[in-house]
Amino acid sequence: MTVSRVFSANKLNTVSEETQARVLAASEALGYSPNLLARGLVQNRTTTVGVVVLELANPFFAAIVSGIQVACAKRGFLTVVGESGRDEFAERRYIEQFRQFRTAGVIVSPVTRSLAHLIETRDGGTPVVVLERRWRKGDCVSADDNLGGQLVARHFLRRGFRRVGLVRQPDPDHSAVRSRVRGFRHTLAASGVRILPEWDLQASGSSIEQVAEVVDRLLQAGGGPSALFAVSDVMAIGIIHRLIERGVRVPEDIAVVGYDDIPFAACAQVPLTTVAIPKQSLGDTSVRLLFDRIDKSSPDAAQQISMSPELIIRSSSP
Amino acid sequence: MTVSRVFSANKLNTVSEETQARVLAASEALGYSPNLLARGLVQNRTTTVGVVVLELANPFFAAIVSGIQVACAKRGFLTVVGESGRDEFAERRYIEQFRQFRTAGVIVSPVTRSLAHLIETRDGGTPVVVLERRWRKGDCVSADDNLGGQLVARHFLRRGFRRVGLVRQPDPDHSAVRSRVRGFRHTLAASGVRILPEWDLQASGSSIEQVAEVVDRLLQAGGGPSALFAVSDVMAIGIIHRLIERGVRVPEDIAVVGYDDIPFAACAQVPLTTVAIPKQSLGDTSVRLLFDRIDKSSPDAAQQISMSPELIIRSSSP
DNA sequence: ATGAAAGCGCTAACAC
DNA sequence: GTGTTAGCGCTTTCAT
Repeated sequence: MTVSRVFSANKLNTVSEETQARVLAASEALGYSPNLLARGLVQNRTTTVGVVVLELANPFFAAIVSGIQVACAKRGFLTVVGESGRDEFAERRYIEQFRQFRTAGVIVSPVTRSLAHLIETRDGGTPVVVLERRWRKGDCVSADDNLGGQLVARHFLRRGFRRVGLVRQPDPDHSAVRSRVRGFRHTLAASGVRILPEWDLQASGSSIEQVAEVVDRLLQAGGGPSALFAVSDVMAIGIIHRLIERGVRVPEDIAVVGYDDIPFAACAQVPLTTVAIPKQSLGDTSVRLLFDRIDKSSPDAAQQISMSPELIIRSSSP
Repeated sequence: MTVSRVFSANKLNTVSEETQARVLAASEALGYSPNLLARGLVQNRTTTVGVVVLELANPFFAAIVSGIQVACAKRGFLTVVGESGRDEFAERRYIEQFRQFRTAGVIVSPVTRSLAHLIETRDGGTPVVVLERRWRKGDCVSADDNLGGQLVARHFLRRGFRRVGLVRQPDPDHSAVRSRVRGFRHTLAASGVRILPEWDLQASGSSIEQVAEVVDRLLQAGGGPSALFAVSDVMAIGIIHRLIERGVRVPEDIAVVGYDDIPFAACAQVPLTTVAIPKQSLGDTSVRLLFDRIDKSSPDAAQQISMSPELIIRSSSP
């Protein structure tokens, strides 16, 4: 019992200096350290946080997960990760498995529009923070994607581009992207610029090949737009690559703007104009919100945190 | 007890079809699922794997971690991650914390040359696989970095470059990089090409700014080399970026070769010649080795797996 | 300031 | 094929 008190260094733990020293000495000598599973079993909670993102290898999420991991480590918590690959059942499976391990909380960048399963999780007693999406019914941290889309649109308008195209991912339910597109489209429309249906392009994914296919489609249709907004840097970089391969000059023939400001945006074939979002802060802040719940179990009002994006102008759309 | 048998679906678990169905129905109705902490406590092992890498946000490690995570998920295991940030004490801390949680095994890309602490871990009963490093005394998975360095050197020689420079990271103990450099240097030397000390450059890190500083140093010294080998793509891409900013043409004035073949290498400002290493396979294979240990506790001989790198020639050094 | 008793939810080992 | 017993290592509660 005394040993337990020494190792759970919290609040009213009355152990004399001397015994404490003796316990620590003995632990050192014996190589003892507390069994966190046993502790977790009795407290019905572990010092771990579960994280589910769409793709771990995506530099955007990699940066966020890194931020989360570091913030958790600072509080002595371990980080368990799962990559949903945009499969909602995979996402559910990870969350369920986290619960079976009694992670203290869960941070999720959700696949589906509906967040009903997260409400269940939270009502089941596991704090939940949603990443990169607004969530009226709970804590969430996201960049203001609507504003981000607007920034791009205003940039195009300022430069006089009126023949504008859009390249999206196949995420009908990824509302972050929806917001970007909405802000973009709306601001253009307010100035009388409409995106022609044949310039409203949908890639089957964000890989170099999948994006190349979209570019080919556009060029075969005779090209047309003078400016292109790709909803992520990963796509924009692939697009520029293919355009140049096909002899189209960027930005002289077509300007391209991306989104995210991943580390390589500045070093792309043509340095990429993009919307920067504070990835590290997204990670940090999501952890902060989560621990607000974990530490005090008081049911405060849900916090919706929205971070400001920033347009970074580089050569791809000067 | 019967419930336990149903949920631990292994080997000789004799439960009649009918009871099994009844148990599952009841569990469904009650929302029951086994408490993995309790199971872990009694078995003294959980269905989790711990991973420590140098940097999570680095695309090279992001790809590997993604591979590991997917391979673990396939076997129903969760993945716990830690980012050491090249701090050996951080690495040790994560490994110790993993042990306290009884992860079934550990995959580490180690910071230090000495792997003594990993031997301790393994002798303490936790299987260990070392990533991106050879480890005579245990299981390891790495690319053949010496060969990779040779490939670059041979490429330079074939192209007639004899004024050759090298840009390294500040990893005195990162033996993967050491092997690359050794293979590179040795092959050049065999053809009478020596790297001048003033062209043997050391960046203080691999960020864009840190690499830019090295390029500036080189140019202020009057430039010189006709070809540059950077020990990672991340650095090579930053180097090319700065060279172009400074009005130096790549590859006309200086050819640049990187290492890793990260996804953006092909889309760099000048598409990057590099050495591809099979990142996904590194992740997969490390998990396979780990489970070889986890599944059969038979103390087989250690496996040293070395994967072949491949030179990918793009425009930066045609 | 320290200790004793009980129990967290599970599985190993052994009945039946 | 199913049930019983014991115990994994810790914390909670209550006693001293």
